[in-house]
Amino acid sequence: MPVITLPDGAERAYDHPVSGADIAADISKSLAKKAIAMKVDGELMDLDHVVEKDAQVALVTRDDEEGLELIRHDAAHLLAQAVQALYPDTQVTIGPVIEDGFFYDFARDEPFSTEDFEKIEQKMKELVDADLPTRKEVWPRAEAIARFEALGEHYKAEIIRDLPEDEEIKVYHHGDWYDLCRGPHLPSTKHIGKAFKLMKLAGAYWRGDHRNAVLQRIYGTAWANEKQLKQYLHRLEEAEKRDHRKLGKEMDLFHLQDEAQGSVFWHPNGYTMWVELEAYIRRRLNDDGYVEVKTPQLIDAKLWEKSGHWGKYSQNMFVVPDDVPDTVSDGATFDPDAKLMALKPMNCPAHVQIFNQGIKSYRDLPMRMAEFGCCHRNEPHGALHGIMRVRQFTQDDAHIFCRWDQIAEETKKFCALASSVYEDLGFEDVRIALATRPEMRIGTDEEWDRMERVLGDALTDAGLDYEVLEGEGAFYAPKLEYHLRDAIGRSWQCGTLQLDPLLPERLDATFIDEDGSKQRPVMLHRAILGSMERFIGMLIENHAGRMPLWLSPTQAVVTTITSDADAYAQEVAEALTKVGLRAKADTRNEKINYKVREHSNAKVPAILVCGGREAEERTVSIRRLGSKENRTISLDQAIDELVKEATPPDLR
RNA sequence: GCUGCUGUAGCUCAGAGGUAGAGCACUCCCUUGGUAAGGGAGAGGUCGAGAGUUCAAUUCUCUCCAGCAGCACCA
Repeated sequence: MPVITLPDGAERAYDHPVSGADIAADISKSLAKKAIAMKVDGELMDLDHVVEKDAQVALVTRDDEEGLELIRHDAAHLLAQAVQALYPDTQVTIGPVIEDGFFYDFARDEPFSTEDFEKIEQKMKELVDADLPTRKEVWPRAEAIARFEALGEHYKAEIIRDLPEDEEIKVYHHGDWYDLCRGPHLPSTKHIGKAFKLMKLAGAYWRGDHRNAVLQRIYGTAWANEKQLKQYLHRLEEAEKRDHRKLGKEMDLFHLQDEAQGSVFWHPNGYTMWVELEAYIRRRLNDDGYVEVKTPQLIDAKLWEKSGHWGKYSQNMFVVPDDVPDTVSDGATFDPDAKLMALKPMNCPAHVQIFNQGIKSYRDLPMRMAEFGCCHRNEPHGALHGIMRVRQFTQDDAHIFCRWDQIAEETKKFCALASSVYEDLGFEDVRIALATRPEMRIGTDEEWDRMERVLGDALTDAGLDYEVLEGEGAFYAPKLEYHLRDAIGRSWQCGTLQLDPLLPERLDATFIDEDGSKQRPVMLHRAILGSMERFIGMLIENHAGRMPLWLSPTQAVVTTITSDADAYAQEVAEALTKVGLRAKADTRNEKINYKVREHSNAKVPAILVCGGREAEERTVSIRRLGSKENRTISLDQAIDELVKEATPPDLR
């Protein structure tokens, strides 16, 4: 005889087993209508699940966060059902809930087209209107496999075969159609509602493995109501407006072209941002005890062989024969025996070379060696993305050579610096991950325990939350990853800290310890911005192009109302330039409206308008980007204000 | 690299089997206007590259290249 405890603490005793629907009906009519599932002792269940023992029960409605997930999950099933109704030759596979929606992967010989979406959505809506009830069955394993195989659903059969032996094989029926699923599901298709939309079509490998068949993935979004759906679509539109590729063009920051695919042409505006950012991070590194170096771009393949990169990554390196090519014919031919050089894909082996010059003492450690290192990696073509993922990039790279007992301290120091930099640069949504031992690895479990613990503890000591990415570490050591989000919600790795005992070993780095013995240092590979290119992309998107004054390519434009004030405007612009501000005078024969609009669109943070009055009084009318107001203040005051704001955050 | 889509003026895009159009930007002229587009004129394109079908291709077909979305990859 179950006693049901509700979330508010109220208890209801029943003299018979009760379903969620019964409990809801018991509480109120409206709840009976709204409830779509329930939680029993914290576990999500179908609403018709029967509770036989005492339990904590919470009813889930479509307005709950969990309710929304269930809607999306059901929408995925609905999509599969609609697709199979329209295209019977299609096999279903998996269809999980993802952020803001869901997808479903289908196997079908003929490709889908986004033009099919309308038809599929129509069918989905018909199925919602049909209000097909949900019914769960548990099938014996062998029977389930046989039945799905008989239907030609080989992927489903494979999924069942791979389920753990003790797992119940649950099959959910929505009317005549059914699908293997762990559930729970809404009571009927009506509850899904119609606030969904199919979004995009893409190929995806079965089980995420590129050696497997490519399935056709349909992405959709689903919400509790139309209003939420509209808001979401609007959010996407807004996000598009802050896309760094679009803003890069509009603000004349950089461009990309076919002849240098994956490498950035930085225009004066964009490079100004680069220079400011680089200067900033250089100061931060200096203050934290780093020394800066510069190492070669082209390095003999022999060194890459020694470091181990050649064996693992030569496919992704740009290799150049050290030979004068024969260009008599159209192409260029090289001596097949020519020595091979490679454009460096990373800086670490070169840094070890510097470390290895002379004899190092324990007194030299920790040695923090930084380089704005320009690296080349031959990335897969499909991976390239604006300036976020490129083939030539510059890292704010550094390697810390230290003793094992210094790792914790150095990691803590790094975490503090990274947090401070992200804060200075205006990033709030920073996720930290600890990537732990992968399946293929070297070293003993004890060593991995120790390394993972050192990094985890350093984060905890620094008061930082982090998630664990199981098995995502490098094959020789775990690493920390700092992920920032772009405008469309995509996550990019920027900062990283990686423990590396292997490379010093391979390249024979040593130091003389206190007791006079020769020891191996350990290396910490670390970056905060990651790649300058990617980070500037993130900055652009994070600020929607409205950069803080210190990073703005043009900080102020001085513009005139009539040509009478031209001379004064020139004088103002010169005064601003003289104190180090990036200012321009705009004395074109255009109306003030036109000029204000143009400079606002170009995202110039400050427009200083000068007319006859200002010239006479030696004032400026200052208008800040994003504000419709303007203030008339003295030139001195304006300069003062702008200079203060243009000071980089670390120098304030 | 894989799947699907796209490629027309500097930018955003329209168009059609008979060798191209708009708006903005650009150049020149008029306009001296107080805070988000004043008016007029002009210039600008081998329609991504190559091959094929056709009397005729930028339009149809194929191959390649690049971009976009996702997947895989990311030392």
